[in-house]
Amino acid sequence: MSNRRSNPDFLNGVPELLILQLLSTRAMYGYQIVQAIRLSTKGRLEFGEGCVYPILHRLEADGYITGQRETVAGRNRVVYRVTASGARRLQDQVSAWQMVVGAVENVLQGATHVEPGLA
Amino acid sequence: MSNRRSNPDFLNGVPELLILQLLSTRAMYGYQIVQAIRLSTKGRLEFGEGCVYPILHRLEADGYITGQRETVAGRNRVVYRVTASGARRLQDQVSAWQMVVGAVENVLQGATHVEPGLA
DNA sequence: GCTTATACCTCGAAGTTAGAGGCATGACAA
DNA sequence: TTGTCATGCCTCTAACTTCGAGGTATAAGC
Repeated sequence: MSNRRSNPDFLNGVPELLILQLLSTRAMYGYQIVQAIRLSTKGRLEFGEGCVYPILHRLEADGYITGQRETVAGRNRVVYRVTASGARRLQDQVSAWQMVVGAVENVLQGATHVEPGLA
Repeated sequence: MSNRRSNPDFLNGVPELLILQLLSTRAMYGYQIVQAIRLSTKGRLEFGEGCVYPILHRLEADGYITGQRETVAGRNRVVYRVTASGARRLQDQVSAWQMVVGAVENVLQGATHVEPGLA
């Protein structure tokens, strides 16, 4: 889990962020999350089941979400909800993400004004 | 190179983006890039040499940058410049990055208005 | 009976990243 | 002179994330 790096752990991890965010809005099950990400990003982002399910299992193992089996119309589902710990995790991930976005923006906007005193 | 995915290839790839961007501003050498990223992101992002050098080699192998050996004050350096192909690559990566940022923002701002018609 | 949509899952390949380490020079101090 | 620091290059490996392919099963519609 997580990383031992100094960097925000967020140069990947986007799927986890989106999943946590969606679940914080309302309880959802895996298959639904797959569709929701595609729809709510207007197809710009798409994570398959092979990506989403393992993340859900990891998040549950880490105590960030809890799963509850349901049967609706002959369909078995595992409905997930964020825990208190998961809500904190989401907050952390969101600020980490925004920090990365800000840092990248700095470089892209040529904030190279701060030049290293080399050469 | 690149990926065979449908997703923008950009949930990682931030180091490459920053390196290309910095090099498009002016010619730089590896060690300098390491410092420049740390400085221009105000220490928020930091990629070590073990990360930067392999990327430089890959970018050069792909024809996105060219390296030129120099010796300054007994120091050996390899100064890199972006090629025309590298400039296009940078443009692509920048728009991919902005697309991802936009998509994530959508989800974070609860643009879940577009709900999947499931359940 | 076939296909499609729903719904869960695992496996394995492929890719990125980062730390640890190695090499060599020049400068500066003890 | 001997150390240490900053410079400058490099590789290797471990760890991680992601994703396609594949497997199972039910219900609905043709």
